[in-house]
Amino acid sequence: MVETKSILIIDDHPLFREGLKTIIGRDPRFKVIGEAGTGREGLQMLKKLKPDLTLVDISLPDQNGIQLTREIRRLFPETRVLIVSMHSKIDYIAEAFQAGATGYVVKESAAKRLLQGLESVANGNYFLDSSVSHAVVENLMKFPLKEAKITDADYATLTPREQEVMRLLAEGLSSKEVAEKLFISPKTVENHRANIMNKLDLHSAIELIRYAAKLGLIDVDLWKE
Amino acid sequence: MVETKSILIIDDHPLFREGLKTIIGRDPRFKVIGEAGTGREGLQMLKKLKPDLTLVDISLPDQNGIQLTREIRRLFPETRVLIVSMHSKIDYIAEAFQAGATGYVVKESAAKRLLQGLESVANGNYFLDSSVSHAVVENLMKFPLKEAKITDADYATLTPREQEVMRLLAEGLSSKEVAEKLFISPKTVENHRANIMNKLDLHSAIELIRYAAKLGLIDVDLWKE
DNA sequence: AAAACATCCGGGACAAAATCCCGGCAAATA
DNA sequence: TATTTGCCGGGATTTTGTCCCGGATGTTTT
Repeated sequence: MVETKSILIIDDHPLFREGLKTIIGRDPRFKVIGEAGTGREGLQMLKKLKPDLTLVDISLPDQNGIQLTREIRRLFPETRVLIVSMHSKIDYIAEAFQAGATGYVVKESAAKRLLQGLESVANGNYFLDSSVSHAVVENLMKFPLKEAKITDADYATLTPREQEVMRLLAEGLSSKEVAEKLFISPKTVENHRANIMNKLDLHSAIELIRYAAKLGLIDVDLWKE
Repeated sequence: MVETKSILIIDDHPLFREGLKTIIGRDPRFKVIGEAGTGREGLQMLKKLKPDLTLVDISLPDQNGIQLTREIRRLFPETRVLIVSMHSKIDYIAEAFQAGATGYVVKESAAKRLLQGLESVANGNYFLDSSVSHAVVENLMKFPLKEAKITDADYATLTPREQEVMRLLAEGLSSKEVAEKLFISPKTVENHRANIMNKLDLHSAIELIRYAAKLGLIDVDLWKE
């Protein structure tokens, strides 16, 4: 039996909403019954419309899409959430699923992928856009929805502290800046960094950044904007 | 006399392109005759299609939308460019018009505004989305196309040699490696780098990389694979 | 309980590099 | 010819990174 699923769109870009509506409108299995430009507005419409699915943009003007997802799941557990995001950074993905999202689609994706996602989510399956890097997906699979740790074989040999330092270094902070942030001596940071680079067989600052980018530790796409 | 204007869309988000097509398709004055997901692809289609108008997303995977605009204006001066952007920061707007754009619309805008923009641009008028703040507009008027310069304008002040050095540095080469590659002393490279960072107002190695990434000088996407 | 281990912290000595300032040379320009 | 601009590189100083070391703490093993 085929039932058309009702959908609410929460995204602050009207032009983008239009695109989503058009694509979804072509598929008879789904029907957009409402749209909202802010989180607050979205919650109001959820209360009124009780859609089967909700499409949530991860970046909204009044609140974080992740936060909103959490709230939606709490207030309207019968509604499934599919996150639409600009980013494929592992943090976001992990957080999204932790917050209770059932699907995650990147905005760069094609229309077909969005519909696949909607279908999966409508059926209660988890969906993760295949355009996100393999490394990210593998990691998510290894630690399903719990601790979305990065699990590169070598990266795993880093101690928690080292991972923390590496994250900050990869963001572009200098040793001194990291030291100030963690309230430790620059010397200590430098030692951590030396250990990190030794364990991961890296030999320059930029290699470290590339490594972090590959793991999804940082989102280089943000640089381009 | 009413003539339908042909339009090419260059945006890397298929979902968003779909929205633009839908909205434009509703208006008989315009017709979308092609779409591209990257700058390079866009230029190829421009050559083939010779559209009256080109819609350019400011953030593209392979190069900066501003840069692309500049190129379009140079190669196809008869085509008018309307920038579509996520941002309403003054920097981008100023740059866009400097680069030769005839219009600037923010993605947050409604469909109606986009069509207004297209109409203005089609008639050769400049169009600036009224949703951008007054302060921004005022500033633009105060410093018309001069002091509001940023990225590319600054990059252009680099001498050929400096640009060459910058490219190599951005790829992650150390001063010494660059020196070996160019058969000059490491000292010279360091001096070049100092000049570069001074001219571009950069203060660390990673800022230089980010800058290069933004300009499309290097391709950070390669790191993710 | 004692020993072994891992983690985090940071110092000392040294090497590497960045930074600031300097001037020379060649080509283009006024 | 005189001036400017780009390119090159040295010298002195400061900053940063590298390598090796040991102490403090907490956990695991024996």
